[in-house]
Amino acid sequence: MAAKRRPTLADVAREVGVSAKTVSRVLNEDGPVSAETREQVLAAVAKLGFQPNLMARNIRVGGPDTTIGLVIPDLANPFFGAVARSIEDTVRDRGLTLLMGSSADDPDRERSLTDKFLARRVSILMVVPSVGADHSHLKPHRAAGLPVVFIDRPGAGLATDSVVSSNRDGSHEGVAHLIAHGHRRIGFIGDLPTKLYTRRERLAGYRSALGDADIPYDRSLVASAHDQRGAEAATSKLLGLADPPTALFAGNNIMALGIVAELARSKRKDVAVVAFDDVSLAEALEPALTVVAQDPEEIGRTVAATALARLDGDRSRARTVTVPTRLIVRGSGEQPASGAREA
Amino acid sequence: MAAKRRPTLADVAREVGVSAKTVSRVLNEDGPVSAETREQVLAAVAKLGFQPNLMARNIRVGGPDTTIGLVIPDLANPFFGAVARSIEDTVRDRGLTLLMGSSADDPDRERSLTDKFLARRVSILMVVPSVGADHSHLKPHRAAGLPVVFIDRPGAGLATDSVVSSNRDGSHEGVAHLIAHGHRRIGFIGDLPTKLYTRRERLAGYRSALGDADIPYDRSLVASAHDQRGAEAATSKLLGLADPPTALFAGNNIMALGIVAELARSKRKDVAVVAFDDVSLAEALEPALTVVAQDPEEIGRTVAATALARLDGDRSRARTVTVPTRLIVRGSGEQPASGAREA
DNA sequence: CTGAAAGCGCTAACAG
DNA sequence: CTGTTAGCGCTTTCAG
Repeated sequence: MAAKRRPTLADVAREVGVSAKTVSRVLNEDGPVSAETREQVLAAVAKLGFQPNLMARNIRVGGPDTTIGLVIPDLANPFFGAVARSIEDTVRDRGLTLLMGSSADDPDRERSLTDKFLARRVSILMVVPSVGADHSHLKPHRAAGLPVVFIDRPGAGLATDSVVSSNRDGSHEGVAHLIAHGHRRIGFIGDLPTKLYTRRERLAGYRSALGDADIPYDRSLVASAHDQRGAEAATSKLLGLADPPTALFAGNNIMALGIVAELARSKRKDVAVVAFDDVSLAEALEPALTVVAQDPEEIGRTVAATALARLDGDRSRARTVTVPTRLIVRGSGEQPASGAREA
Repeated sequence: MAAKRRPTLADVAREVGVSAKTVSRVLNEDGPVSAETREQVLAAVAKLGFQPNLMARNIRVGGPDTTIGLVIPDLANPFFGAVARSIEDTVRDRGLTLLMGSSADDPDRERSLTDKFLARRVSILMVVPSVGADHSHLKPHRAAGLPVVFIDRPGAGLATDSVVSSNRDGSHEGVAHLIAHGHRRIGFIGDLPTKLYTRRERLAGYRSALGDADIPYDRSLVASAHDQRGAEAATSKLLGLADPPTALFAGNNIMALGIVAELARSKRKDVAVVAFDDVSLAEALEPALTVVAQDPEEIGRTVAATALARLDGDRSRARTVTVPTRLIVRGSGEQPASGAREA
């Protein structure tokens, strides 16, 4: 019942009647060891169920640990889940392990996570930066060789690599699609806070598409929400306007869920919709949901590849990689622009 | 450009002109320290940007590390993402950090992950066990006090806590719902491998519901798939049968996506559907998707609470907690059971 | 091919 | 209130 001490190198050495260093040699395929000793050591390791203490090893070796610190806003958001999986797939064969945490887009939680990760001497730090977070405290670490990569948004106060989607162009393309189908009153529902990089970029794309078509920007057509419920309310609010939109553009996947759910609930098939970021079942909706698809797998791969290159000594200038989005036309952007038929 | 050595306790001590232990005392609020020394130390810490090396600390203190090892099949699966988030939310205030990895349901990858986690002396191990994985190697660790909790499925070769959904009852309820609406030929599309615990349990619930209604079990109505595409193919296969099903039961969220997508593609509104596990946009489909909803948040909370209780010394017998599912009727289970109208 | 000693960064256990 | 010594589990360094 008292927690038994886990066996150590010394225990194994004692068992075989050899020195700790010899055991270490066998385990790390370091210096030369006679075949016989080797077998005995391996047998003892198996018998005692010995597992080397990685932390002790790391302490002594001194280098960074074989872990990667990854901070994302929400482990349950499918977009970030897909990015995380892609990162893991890319770093797996390097033997790196993921230390993960969700920040809930709160700078304090983000900081607390990155501090913990740094205290564990992660070999790489990957962060989806929260609005309001300052990253200048990472400067010395970057300078000391720690690869830091920002995901989905650029970070503040630190010049380092980042990987983002083509938010502005993608959004522009999506809104232009609506315009091409005759819509002139197009609502935008974005997430919060409004200072969020992706929100701002996507709104900029929305505005530039309107501008290209000489459609005046109408602030009253822009709404915001924190979550799906909020997006539903925002949808309902926009459609209740005196001069309501005939089309809606969703600023991200969660906003898309809210818009689609609310339109379904109120049986409004006459409202065109385009969403930024793909969602599952988009093709099964009626009409099927047209989206500006992001490429989370490619984002994850790029993040991981960039970080690994840095780890391998790449000292080139910090760069921002933009991963292209792709308009997937499925029908929902082509609803008649004839306005609401009936409430 | 040469990676500067990170400052250590000794560096801080030297800077202030005090001993290492004193610095340690300040940082850990250990013994008493004069206010003055305290300020000086804190200043030096800030100046040097010192961050204590958690691994070194842990080595010395000897106890388990403040990390939790979590193995799930796929970081990108929303169900497991939700479970992971809930776990994290529950353990956060205990200062525990998540070490995560996806096994892809491969026993070897699972083993490699758990071995890594053990080598890092995680304080808790949480695993969604893969089919074919044996966990007897964890026995000594469990015996030595390491809490091990299986998630979503029981593990093999180790008596320990597990948290699962009420698969059999939930599935029974979902199928009974279809039967109540007149369906007698009900297809089952489950995931692979067929030996998967959740698959078996849900199939058992399906069979028992059929049995209760004196509907004979027809093997040809049971299909399997690995992923959404496969589920689409399986759907199409079942509907192409000479005597096709009038209703389909999805064995999990991914199968549900495939079934719904295929029915939408082939414009088959006459097929009733009930899915095990909720999916986003379920209520926006036409008809809205009736599901047997799991409760990933509650699963995560229970997993975390169980593990923490063990960590706090709970030595009671290993238990299996079943988290109830809930039938959410939205309409898709009530399609007319009049058979296929037309191919 | 193998071992002894020293030390990674930190804290426990005693001193003072 | 503070410092010293020892040692966590491992590897480096240097001798055998």
